[in-house]
Amino acid sequence: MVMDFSQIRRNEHLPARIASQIGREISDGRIAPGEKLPTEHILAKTFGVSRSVVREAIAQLRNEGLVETRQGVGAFATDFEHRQSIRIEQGNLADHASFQSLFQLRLPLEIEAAGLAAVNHTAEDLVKLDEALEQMTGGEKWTEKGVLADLAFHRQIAASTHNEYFLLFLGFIAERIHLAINTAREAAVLTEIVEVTIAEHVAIRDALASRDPIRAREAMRHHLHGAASRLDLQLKVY
Amino acid sequence: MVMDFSQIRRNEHLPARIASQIGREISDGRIAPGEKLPTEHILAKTFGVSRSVVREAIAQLRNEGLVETRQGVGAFATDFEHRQSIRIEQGNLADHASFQSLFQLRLPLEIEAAGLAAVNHTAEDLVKLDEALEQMTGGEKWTEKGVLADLAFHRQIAASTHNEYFLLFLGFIAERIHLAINTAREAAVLTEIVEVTIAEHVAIRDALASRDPIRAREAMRHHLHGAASRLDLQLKVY
DNA sequence: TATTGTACGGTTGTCTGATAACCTTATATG
DNA sequence: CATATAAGGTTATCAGACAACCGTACAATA
Repeated sequence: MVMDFSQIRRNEHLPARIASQIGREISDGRIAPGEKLPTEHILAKTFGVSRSVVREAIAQLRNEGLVETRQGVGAFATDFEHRQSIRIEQGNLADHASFQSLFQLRLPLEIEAAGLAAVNHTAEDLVKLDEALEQMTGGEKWTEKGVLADLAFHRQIAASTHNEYFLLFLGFIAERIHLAINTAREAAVLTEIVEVTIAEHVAIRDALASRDPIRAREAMRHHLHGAASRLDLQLKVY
Repeated sequence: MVMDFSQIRRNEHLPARIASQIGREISDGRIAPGEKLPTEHILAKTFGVSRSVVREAIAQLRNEGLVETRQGVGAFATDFEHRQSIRIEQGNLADHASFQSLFQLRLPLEIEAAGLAAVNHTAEDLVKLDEALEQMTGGEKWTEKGVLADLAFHRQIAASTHNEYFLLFLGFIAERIHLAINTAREAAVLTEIVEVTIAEHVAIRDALASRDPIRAREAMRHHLHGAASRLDLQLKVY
């Protein structure tokens, strides 16, 4: 029996495919920055799709900051310096060096966040922090739920800074890191040293509660360096 | 004659506005994660625009990872675990508090970057750094070109860490900040104290060149706090 | 009863064609 | 020469249609 997979594989979002194709033209420099793209009509003809699809593709590129469109003029390739959003492909973090780099970035942010949270947190913040801590210490020690509680703990610290951007960036970064860890199945390693981890979290919490930014920063630094060494990361430090 | 302002005002880029409006519904939790959005037809009716515009808006949200669409079923708000990107609406930074928050976030990143750059930079990095510095000190002191050189200087420091994420995040943040400053026309204030700023930059450069991370961090911290006070920001510090 | 097949309504995906808004360029006009 | 106007091209938006696909309800079958 012969199956025709080329027919079945026809799917996977037409505009996205065309967008990445045009995007590659730009990234590879075949369309120089500032240069005008072909008109929508021409692109539609070239790819053999309708103008709607081309428009959606271009809209996506514009959203990523790769092109700018001017009504009545055309679409132009921009250079990649001013894009409107940050994006991390999950695949990138499979690489150990890349993962380590992201962790290195997280370090100063978490430390600073701990310091700010120590100063800015409210009573409600502390309650939520304790709830997350509760879930970590509770019965089933390091299940999926425990990992989520760990995430929630750090997220709550970011929220306790009352700085929207710390929450936005740290939430994003921590999420990527935890996801990368999970897919790498390194969580197994963590099971054994869970007591240590919890103790470090408690130390952070206590420093926060006593509104001591210096101690909070130090506790967070200690925790992250511990976590890093457990993950076999070699972070620069001085 | 009655005008319906609840409908979208249509002076510029309709889909982007609708996207951010729907996006806010999701971010603020009025549409719960996993919940289904109204159909495109209904959304089109609600906003008083055509389905094409709604589709482009949803495409944008999907690109940002806030919604997922399934053909024949509908569009769903994703739980923010798989949000693939960070985005900052430029309008948000018009608010002084928000601008200050972003600057506060930038602080620890720049400082850490300075420390890492002091350790990791290569000879070429230093050359590029000096080129940026050259453009700042050159003839026309604080024109648009000078501002760009300032940006390039900080960008080069981020690059000198040889950590892709520092470059990605700091480049992004610094860009937003400089844009916000420019649109607020606060650049005029900077004109007078340009000598101070340049001196601070030189101090950073020298610390970097001598591969002294502690001094580099301190120089960067001093510079940013100086810049902050010039911008009338009140940053938390301890 | 339990499983499978099928028809149906609803939703997103794509196509087509038209009109509006806008920009650039060329031409006419004084 | 400078300015106004017309023309043509391009993107933005609109409207309506059909295709592809999904979930469900219900009938058919074993």
